[in-house]
Amino acid sequence: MLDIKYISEHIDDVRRAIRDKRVACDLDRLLAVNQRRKELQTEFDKLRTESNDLGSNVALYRNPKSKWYQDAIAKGMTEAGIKSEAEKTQGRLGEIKGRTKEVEAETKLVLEEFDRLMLTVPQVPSAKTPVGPDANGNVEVRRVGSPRKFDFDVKDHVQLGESLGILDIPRGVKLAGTRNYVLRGPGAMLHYAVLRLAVDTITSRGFELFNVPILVKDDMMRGTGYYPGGEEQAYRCERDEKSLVGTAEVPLTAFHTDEILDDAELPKKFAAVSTCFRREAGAAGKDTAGIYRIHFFDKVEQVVICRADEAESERFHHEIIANAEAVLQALELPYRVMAVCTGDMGQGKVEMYDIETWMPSRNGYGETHSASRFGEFQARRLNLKYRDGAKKVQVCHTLNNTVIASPRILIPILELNQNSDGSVTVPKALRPYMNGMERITPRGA
RNA sequence: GGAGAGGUGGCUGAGUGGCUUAAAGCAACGGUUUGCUAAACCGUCGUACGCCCAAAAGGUGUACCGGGGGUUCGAAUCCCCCCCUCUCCGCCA
Repeated sequence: MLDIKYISEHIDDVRRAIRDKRVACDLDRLLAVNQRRKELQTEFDKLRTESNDLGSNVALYRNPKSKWYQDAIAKGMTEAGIKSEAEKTQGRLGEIKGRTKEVEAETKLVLEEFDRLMLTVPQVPSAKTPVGPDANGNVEVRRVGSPRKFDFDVKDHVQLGESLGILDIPRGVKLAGTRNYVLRGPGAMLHYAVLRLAVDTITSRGFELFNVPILVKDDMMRGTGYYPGGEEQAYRCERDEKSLVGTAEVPLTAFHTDEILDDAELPKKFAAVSTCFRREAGAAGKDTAGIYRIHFFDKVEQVVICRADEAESERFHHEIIANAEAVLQALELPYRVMAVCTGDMGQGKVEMYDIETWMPSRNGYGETHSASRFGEFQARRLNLKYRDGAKKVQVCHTLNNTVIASPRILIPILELNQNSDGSVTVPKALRPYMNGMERITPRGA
């Protein structure tokens, strides 16, 4: 969410953002509603000022012991005169009350519409962001490592997982329906090894580790920008007005909601590992094979809450991307970094980079990380602020990025480390987390 | 889930219909004093929105005492609904 004052003063920028991001936002209506909102407040304030003034007089008229009353009598006013003055005042107060109720009723409607429209205004993309219609407009920034060339017939992760007895998709479906799976034995160990490597990496880089609620109030989904709009993608528990999060970004970013932080305690660097739930509504038929697009997974997420400073925010953006790359490099996986274009980046984002890791079964790069810079979009919705050096209250900036998400990352790990005999070599970086296991071989073999 | 007690500023805590402009204290910040620290004293000390000002500084108005309704000329205060916290009981990893 942007500041309404900023919006009114940067109409062209906002209009361009609406166009480039292809979001539905009636800016003209918002500006008109805002104008009406101001008029109503001005009238309401005037009514209340008069009402407050006259109201305190009534107390005096009615209290013969008050100084005002005795002064009035001394000046020659009669009790009857004061009484009639009191009645006159109450008559005026009745008129004010009637009009105030009308103004309040309209204000309620206007504010509802104002709030609803404000939630649709997109953040203005950074100058570095490529303009484009959809994922096809994303631009490759750099490429690290190169895809492995095989001299035998490669298996995909589903074949490998089944033959090694570490991934059981049919039973996952039996338990929980499509897009579910079961990891077992060395498969589950590999999954937790990846998460632990990621946790160790991110905490060694100065991020504080959290364990957070993953069923959160809808307010937090709104505050982080997932609602309105993303309700269909989340498992929502209607009777409790709570939702299962699709990422720990939500509770981490919202951790300080409704707080004013001290300048000195920023930046906040948070990380958490959590299970993530996604309905994948509207994705029917897309990425149905294997464990690429699934209803639940575990993810280590990193979040930064920093000052309202563009340069500082950019610096942290680079930092959280570097953190993710460090994990991929430790896992010896080839990847590329993509600058996400305006049409693919989402309403709230100022700048966004995806990291895509090479996946032999897709014969291409698949998205494994997403690093977003939100400016004040989330912080303003969350009422997340800080007091700057001059003691002025400012809205924070927020950013986040994946550290690692598994089992999606197991796709390249399994496929790229497979051997001609069907076994999979465990990446060196993961062995300490797998009781020293160097190779996953078929069950019983 | 049942019963009871509560929710007031960063914190503690007064406040049962109108001199409340939310007391007082603590913490914090600025200053005076001081060889330094401490203490003492003085001052400042909420958020949001509107308006004034070219802007900043500042000024001014309104709202806000868990949330939402109601009574009243007037509500932190009275009434209703909801939420949350604490204590006890029940259930439970």
